Amino acid sequence: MVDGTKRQARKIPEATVARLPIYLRSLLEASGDGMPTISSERLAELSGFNAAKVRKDLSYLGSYGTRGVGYDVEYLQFQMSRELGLTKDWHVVIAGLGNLGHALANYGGFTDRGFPVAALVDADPKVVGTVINGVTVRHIDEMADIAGEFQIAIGIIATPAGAAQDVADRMIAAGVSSILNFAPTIVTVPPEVSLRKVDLAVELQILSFYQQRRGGGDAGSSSLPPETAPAG
Amino acid sequence: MVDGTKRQARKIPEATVARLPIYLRSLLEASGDGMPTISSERLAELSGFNAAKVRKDLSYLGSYGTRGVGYDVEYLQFQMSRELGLTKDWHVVIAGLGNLGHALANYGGFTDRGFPVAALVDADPKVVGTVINGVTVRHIDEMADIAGEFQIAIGIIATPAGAAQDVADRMIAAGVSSILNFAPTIVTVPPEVSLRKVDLAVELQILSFYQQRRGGGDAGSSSLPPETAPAG
DNA sequence: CCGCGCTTGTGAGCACGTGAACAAGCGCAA
DNA sequence: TTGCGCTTGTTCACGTGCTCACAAGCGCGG
Repeated sequence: MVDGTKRQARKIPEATVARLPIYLRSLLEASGDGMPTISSERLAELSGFNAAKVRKDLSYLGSYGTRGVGYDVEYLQFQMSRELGLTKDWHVVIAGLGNLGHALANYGGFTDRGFPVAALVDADPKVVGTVINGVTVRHIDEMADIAGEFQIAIGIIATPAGAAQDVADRMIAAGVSSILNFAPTIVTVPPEVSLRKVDLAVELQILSFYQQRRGGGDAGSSSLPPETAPAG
Repeated sequence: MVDGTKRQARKIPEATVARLPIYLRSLLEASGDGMPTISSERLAELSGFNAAKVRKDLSYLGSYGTRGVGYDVEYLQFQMSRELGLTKDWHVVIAGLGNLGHALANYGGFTDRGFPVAALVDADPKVVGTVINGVTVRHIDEMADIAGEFQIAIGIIATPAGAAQDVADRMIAAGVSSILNFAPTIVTVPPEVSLRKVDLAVELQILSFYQQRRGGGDAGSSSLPPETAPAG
């Protein structure tokens, strides 16, 4: 335990972890405006939460604020990046280059935020060999080589539902240990692998639920909606 | 509190609502296999949750199961669709036809699941007038007309961050009351409007957090990960 | 008709996340 | 140095969601 900085296994609540990237985004915005420090209240405005929640969340990272003043924007930004593991780039591989995969491969937002798309794979021979955004699509059978070659730890699945589980298995076999799944199906992974899922149609269906509750029946009140969706 | 019809003010927890579409998807799969009934345990397998949670969630919809037997797949499917407001199609408008918007417009998954893309809007004159997937892109200034014309209640924002709030305001002014935001920024809406957000880079950053915790520091254990992400 | 096995529906306890409130602590001015 | 205003960090109470466990209830076979 002798170690310069107080290494502590502060376990940060999952809900807080999900908000950290939003705070970071807000801090970038604030630093762009040249503000040296920021209060929890201001940060709450920028990030869309409330001040109490902001303070509590930030306290999990450590006591990086100064009472009476606020948080040093630059320093907090650094600490947060470090905590999120964003001090280095994470190379990602995208599997499946249909509509969605193609768009993701061209999406500049990933590279900008530290997740350069290092490789693309697909099973369709007609797609393999094409170049998208400067990256050549390779066959999914080469997954193991690719993952090793580019040190890839994060994989994105943008295949049709039927192929998703197989692709996930190949990724995991190749050493990928974090997966973001866009396919509208359940993918099972071993416990040491992180999995998050985004289903676009599901989001619409959730909106539909509240939309219907409002329109149908009484025009009174009750049955309020989402906003601050869990995994926004 | 005297109230004639048993007002089904069954208030379904938000967490449950977010799972209903997943159950529905699983039911479609099960009915495709020709099973007449399904147990909570089997449905749990298909949907990736546990049986107790499934039963509790379904109980919010009503007592649609038969003890000793299970749930009638077809009937449950119907009830769930009804509850989610999926007995009719919801026309949606997509604003912003860059990479992501373009992909979403071409994505068949929306129409398949009852959300046909009725209109597309953009602010760029070079994009306005082009046809994507059979739909002509119109200028965002026409939003009010478009929303009325197609009875649009749900809008999707796929613009750059800077334009998102303005687009949201225009949508709301045009009568849209549910919004799905893909732009990486905070959008503020009045309380009677539903808003959900999906930020692709944020998802990767969350994965990065757990990925780093595993790789960095001690190779012991602790600091477990996501899976069953709140808004999957 | 009766008993048995199976599965639902639900109540109770617990963990987690949220919101409000307030003392502690810092900077600054006098 | 002292006092004052401002903002953090934390504590406490509450609400929501989750898990467990089990009685209630249905169908079926004898």
